[in-house]
Amino acid sequence: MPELPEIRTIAAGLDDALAGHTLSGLEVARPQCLNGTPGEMRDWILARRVVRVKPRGKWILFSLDDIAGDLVAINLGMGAEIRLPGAAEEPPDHYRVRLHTREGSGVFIRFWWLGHVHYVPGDDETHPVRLLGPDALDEGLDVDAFRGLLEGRRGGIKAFLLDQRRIAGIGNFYAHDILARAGVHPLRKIPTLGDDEIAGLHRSIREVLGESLDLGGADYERDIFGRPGRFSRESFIVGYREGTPCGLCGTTVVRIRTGSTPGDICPGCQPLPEDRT
Amino acid sequence: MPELPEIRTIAAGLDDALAGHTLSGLEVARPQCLNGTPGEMRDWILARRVVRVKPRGKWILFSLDDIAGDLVAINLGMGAEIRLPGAAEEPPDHYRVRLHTREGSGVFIRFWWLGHVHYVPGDDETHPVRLLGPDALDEGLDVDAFRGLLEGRRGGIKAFLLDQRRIAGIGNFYAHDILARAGVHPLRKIPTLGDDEIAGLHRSIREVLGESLDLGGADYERDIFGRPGRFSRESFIVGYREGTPCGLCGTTVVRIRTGSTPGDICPGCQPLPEDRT
DNA sequence: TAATCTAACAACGA
DNA sequence: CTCGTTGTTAGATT
Repeated sequence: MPELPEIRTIAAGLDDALAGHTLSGLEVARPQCLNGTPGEMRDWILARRVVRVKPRGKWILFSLDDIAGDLVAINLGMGAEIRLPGAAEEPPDHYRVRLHTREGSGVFIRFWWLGHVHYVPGDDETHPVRLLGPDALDEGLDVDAFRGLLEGRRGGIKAFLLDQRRIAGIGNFYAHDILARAGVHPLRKIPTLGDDEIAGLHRSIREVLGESLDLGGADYERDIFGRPGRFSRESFIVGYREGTPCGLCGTTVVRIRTGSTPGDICPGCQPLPEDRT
Repeated sequence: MPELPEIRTIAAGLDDALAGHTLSGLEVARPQCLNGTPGEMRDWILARRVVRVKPRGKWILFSLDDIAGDLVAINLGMGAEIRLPGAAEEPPDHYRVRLHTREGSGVFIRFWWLGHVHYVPGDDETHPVRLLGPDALDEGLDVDAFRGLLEGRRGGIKAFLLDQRRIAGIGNFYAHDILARAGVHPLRKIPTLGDDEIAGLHRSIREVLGESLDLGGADYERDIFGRPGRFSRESFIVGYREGTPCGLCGTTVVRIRTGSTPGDICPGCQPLPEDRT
């Protein structure tokens, strides 16, 4: 479940290693994760130079030369290993997709569950990566811009935060504490949020994701060299603490269902004026 | 609530009267029913020739010359008067939209509730009239084509029949008896329908709409000269007969809610194996 | 632990 | 009786 901090860490590593390289090989042990046949994929992307590798929400984007906007877009789904072994190192065993460059690098990807390697032509305006909202840590996303994103929305705040078309990069793992630090219940309807709560959410997003990013991402994920992140869920105040005291007020954390995802909340810090717990 | 039979009757009358005419005037007492300002509308459509007037589902389409696919699209919403008074006749009083032609004809439209007069450029691929399914009485819509439309659909059959993007021209008024004649409960899920039931629905659509069309449409609607149709709801076997015996089997007709629309059914003819009445 | 896309459906607005 | 948008849920994805 790599989210923005992990994706940024991985993409930065890939950019360091691959920017300027030319793709020379693609091997696929699981064709369903592509959006074309392996043969089509090779026609589309091989012999092309990787201009840059950049993170975008939960996606890793390789920009290709020759045609503006052409991308290789990687989504790690609900968890994946993505490795770039050093020259002296043994390549991993059970890859699902392997990408080689003429310069001798190899990217090995093993999806745990539901991941994709897509080719996105520059003129494809409908691919999910074209519909992403602003990155949750985008420099330009100040509190006013964030308030603007919420404008006119009527649904629950957690569904909004997880909707990649609204704001990109937040998944369930970090959502718990983003909401808890702001003292906002996940089921609060957006129009009921006060300016202070909106500012609190904006600050929480930057704090929670920023702290993890500074530590190289969550400790259950690894960078492209296999090194784990140093952000531990121990630092959460409610996330994955069901049945234990809230890190802020001591009230016992409870797990509720919010839409399709489970969510841990502190009933003390995150009251729901409207109705249920 | 004009549906396919009434729309075909009206469109045929307008085509007889206006095909070849050139639009010369547009007056609007209710600008909200346009998809542009009255001034824009005039720029778009005046001085242009009406090539043909054709029915399409519940829409009346004026094809304009000069640019292929350019249309004036009229939707009568939940009921409207649309009149083309004879030369000697007094024009109606309370129009909402009035359209004149250089040749001296005038079309007067009074929307009762939620109707539209839209300009649809030929390159607009997203306007509702571009997304319509095949006309319910389309010559080419044989039983195999109809079965093809149902393929892959999982929802209730009535929601399908009323969805203009699937099949165009059926509204709630005729839907009751289309379902009843085929002995199909409105909430039946499409994948549970047998081949015989699909064939029955196909036949019912043609019978019910065809009978009304042959009679000039429903008797509560009028043609462009103000003459009422001759199709009476008295001939329905279940539609608008709540509390009275089904015209086929004598079981008392009941009104149920099916999704967002009310629907009369015969519990005898239209059992629902799955669950509720 | 965790993601995204589609279809169907309800609620609301116009 | 209309049509459209939004939000919500359920199902599927290999």
